[in-house]
Amino acid sequence: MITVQPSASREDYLKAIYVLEDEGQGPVSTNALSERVQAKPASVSGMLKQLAEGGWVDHTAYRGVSLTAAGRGIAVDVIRRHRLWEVFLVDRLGFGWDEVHDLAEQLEHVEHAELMNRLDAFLGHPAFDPHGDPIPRSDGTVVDPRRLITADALLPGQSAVVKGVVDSSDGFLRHLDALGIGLGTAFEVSEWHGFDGSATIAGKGLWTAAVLRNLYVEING
Amino acid sequence: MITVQPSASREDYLKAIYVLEDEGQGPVSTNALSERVQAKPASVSGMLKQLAEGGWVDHTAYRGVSLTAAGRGIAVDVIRRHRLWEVFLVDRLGFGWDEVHDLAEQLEHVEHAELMNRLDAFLGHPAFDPHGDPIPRSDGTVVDPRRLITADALLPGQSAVVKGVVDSSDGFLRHLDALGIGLGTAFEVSEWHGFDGSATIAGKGLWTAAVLRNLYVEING
DNA sequence: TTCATTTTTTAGGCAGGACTAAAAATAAAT
DNA sequence: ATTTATTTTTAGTCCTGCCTAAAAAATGAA
Repeated sequence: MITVQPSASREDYLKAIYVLEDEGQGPVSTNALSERVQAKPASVSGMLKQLAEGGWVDHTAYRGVSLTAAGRGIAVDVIRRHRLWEVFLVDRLGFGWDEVHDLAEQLEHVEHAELMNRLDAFLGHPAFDPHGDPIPRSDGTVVDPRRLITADALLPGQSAVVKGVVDSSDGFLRHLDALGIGLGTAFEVSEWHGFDGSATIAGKGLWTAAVLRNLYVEING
Repeated sequence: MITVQPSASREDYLKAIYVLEDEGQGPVSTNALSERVQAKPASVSGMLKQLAEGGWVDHTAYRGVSLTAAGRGIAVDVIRRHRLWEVFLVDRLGFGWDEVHDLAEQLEHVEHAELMNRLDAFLGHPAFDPHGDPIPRSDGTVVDPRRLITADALLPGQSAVVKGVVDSSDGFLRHLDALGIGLGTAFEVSEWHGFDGSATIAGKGLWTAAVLRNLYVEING
């Protein structure tokens, strides 16, 4: 089989492997991948064979999979496309940050050499997407100079600004909307409640542990 | 087979049938369709069976195919999506009118209920695409109040404005660019040359018959 | 009407990408 | 160490869209 261009489906797999490789360490298991791409492990096995033949991944049977340089390049580009589209959808079309994921999943597979560079310029070369994730540059580098921690690591009296989310599921994002929390929201921890991990936030009431550990923040100063 | 949602491929077929039905009159032949969608007649036959089963077309063997109301609705919507994306690509991203067709072919198949309405609003509810073709409304109506004729029907001394093109192939569009002709170009026919159908255009030199019969214009006044 | 030509359909395949069921390899537990 | 449980892979199907080759229907000419 001579496959020159990864199909949409293959791009999805490469992206998924990239993310999972980033989260955990070491090669990615077939099971984890199957969960991520919403396919049965058997289907994943088949796809991995293709990806290995295409030179996009290294795969040893029963030992997990990892990206080659070529595969990583494609994965990063797919992520770049995804995040640029998200910026467009939220900043220009006025979608909520909880509404754009599925749409961007479709748009990211549109094939065109020049399109993303033009969209990037049109959007003003944004560095981060609507969820606070860094947007890879066209040369494949991913730059994120921020020093982010999760909000559950803040000390009482510290103030911080929300810069991203750990969990970017629709449900969590809508919950944040309901609480009035978004990117750029500044706050100060008044008091921790050790019993359930929640904290009182100055002027904003109580935030639960589940919320706090899913917020990426930058400490003020 | 129970098919609720037309696939990208089926949408392409419905769009092609719509266009061909518009051009010629009466049902569309398998051959004409096969040419249009770049597939063999045998493949078209198979697809027509599917489309008929889905209730999108009426198809009698050897008698050609025509759209049902449902099929026409989808075809018009695909065209709407295609043309709105073209406006975006040309007006906002700065692509040339000869560069956007293939890209719009991909974008038109992105499935999302709200997307096109938002894009439409973002673009200021444009009535025409970069080639001068009318953009269907979201209710499925196609409104074009213009009285367009092709430029080869102008009389000497008449002045007119270019409003569209009959042939929107890349090659013709680039040729128009080279001649300095675009939508909105105003001109006046000085003299016809019966021998080859060309005409002298006041201040703009000679335009050939091939150019003139592929320009839609509105007469001034 | 009959023959030749064109158009369309049927029949049989192939590739991609998913599935289920079953086998094989690894990991865990006794 | 041997059995048990889990993970992963193989084997065999299916569906979608395309293909080619061949058969059948329609059309046009003689």
